[in-house]
Amino acid sequence: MAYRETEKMRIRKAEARQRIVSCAYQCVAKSGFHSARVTTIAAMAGVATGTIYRHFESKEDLFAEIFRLATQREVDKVAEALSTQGDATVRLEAALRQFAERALRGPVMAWSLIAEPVDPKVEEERLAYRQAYAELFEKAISEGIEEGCIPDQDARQSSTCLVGAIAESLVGPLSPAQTNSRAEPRNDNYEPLVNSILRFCMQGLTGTRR
Amino acid sequence: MAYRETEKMRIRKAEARQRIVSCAYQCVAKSGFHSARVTTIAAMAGVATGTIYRHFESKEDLFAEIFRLATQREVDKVAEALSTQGDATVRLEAALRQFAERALRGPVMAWSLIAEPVDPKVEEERLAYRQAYAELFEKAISEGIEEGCIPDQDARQSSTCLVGAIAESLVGPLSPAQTNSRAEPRNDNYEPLVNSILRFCMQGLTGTRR
DNA sequence: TCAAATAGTGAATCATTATTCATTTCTTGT
DNA sequence: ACAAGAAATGAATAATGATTCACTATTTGA
Repeated sequence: MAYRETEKMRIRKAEARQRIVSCAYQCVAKSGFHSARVTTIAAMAGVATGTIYRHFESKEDLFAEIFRLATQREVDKVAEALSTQGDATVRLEAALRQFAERALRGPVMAWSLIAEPVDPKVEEERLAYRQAYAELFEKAISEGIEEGCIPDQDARQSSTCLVGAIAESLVGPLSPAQTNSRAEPRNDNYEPLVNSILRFCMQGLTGTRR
Repeated sequence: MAYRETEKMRIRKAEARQRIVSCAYQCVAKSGFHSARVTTIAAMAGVATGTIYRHFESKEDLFAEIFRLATQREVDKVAEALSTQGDATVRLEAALRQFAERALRGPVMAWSLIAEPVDPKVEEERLAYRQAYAELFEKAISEGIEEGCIPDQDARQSSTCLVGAIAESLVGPLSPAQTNSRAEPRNDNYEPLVNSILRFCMQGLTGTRR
């Protein structure tokens, strides 16, 4: 004699939640966390503003989830590249290339993940994200040191330098100002830029001229 | 038969302006542009809120000036280090050390200058700032290439990697979260960190193991 | 001391957004 | 078809902070 949550409703709610997440993701990918508005996301997802708050405690919570999601994708790709065949330098180079190319293809999101200032809860996710990268690269560098293809060094510190060198190389030329004033289809040739960055990174790592 | 701006007044106004600039600078150095409030700055400077607007068109304009000021200091120091004796690698290393050490001593301001998102007018200043660095380092690298102590490469791109590697190395460990939870007197020993970063950078540049 | 002109003031205004909550609409089992 | 819940709504609220502007105070030269 009353309403009882049924499978159908569970699914419908899950779909709404998914739609909200997806639209929030798009908003962030388009112009960063700072300019993503709750009302805009709601409109995009075809729900009322208040509905967002039935699925998430707050904007921060929603954004933390978006961040986690975006992050996971990137980290997975890098981990994948790192787990292929070859010695550590080869695998590291492949991973760095993956990292750089993906960031170049989605510069706004890349910037948001790397450098945009965010609320505490989101910043917490970022810490985990940096950690994840640092650990992945650090592990590969350490393996390289053991293998002997990379000279002894502070693996964690070098890992940080790698991320920094790449990030700066992307954040600069692909900052909003640069990105906006560009033709629609993003089919630039990234090869030279990426190669140039990678040479610097690999030399920094190995101390050997490429 | 009327008020006419006199030397005395000119000086007094200049002093007030100077006080505003100085307090704004302190606020930004303490917690970044984003959390620097016009009202706080006014209170600190001992003037009314409205007075700020007799000296500056807007908050953006004030901040642009602060940015320019802070930037000039840094660029000058680096330029100074680059203009000493020695071959290009020696001079570059000295300049990078200067850059890193100064940033480590003022991590919040360094972060604001390098990575904090800011309003358009301030962002414009940042462009000039990046440009100034890029040009300084690029020039030194090009000289090194001519001298023969640095192998041929895209000098501008390498310059970007240098800035990125250093910046990331600092932004991470010295982000607000890290910085806040530290004992008062900032007399840490930066040597190992800086040396580690510099090795990576110089190797990236020269492709030669240090 | 006076009048003209400028400088300084800070409470009020305006703009922007996240969040709430009273109300409406939908679901469910009988 | 009904009543009990649950979900959805979105206009109203609240909080924040830059900016304004009507007013007061100060300075100046006569």
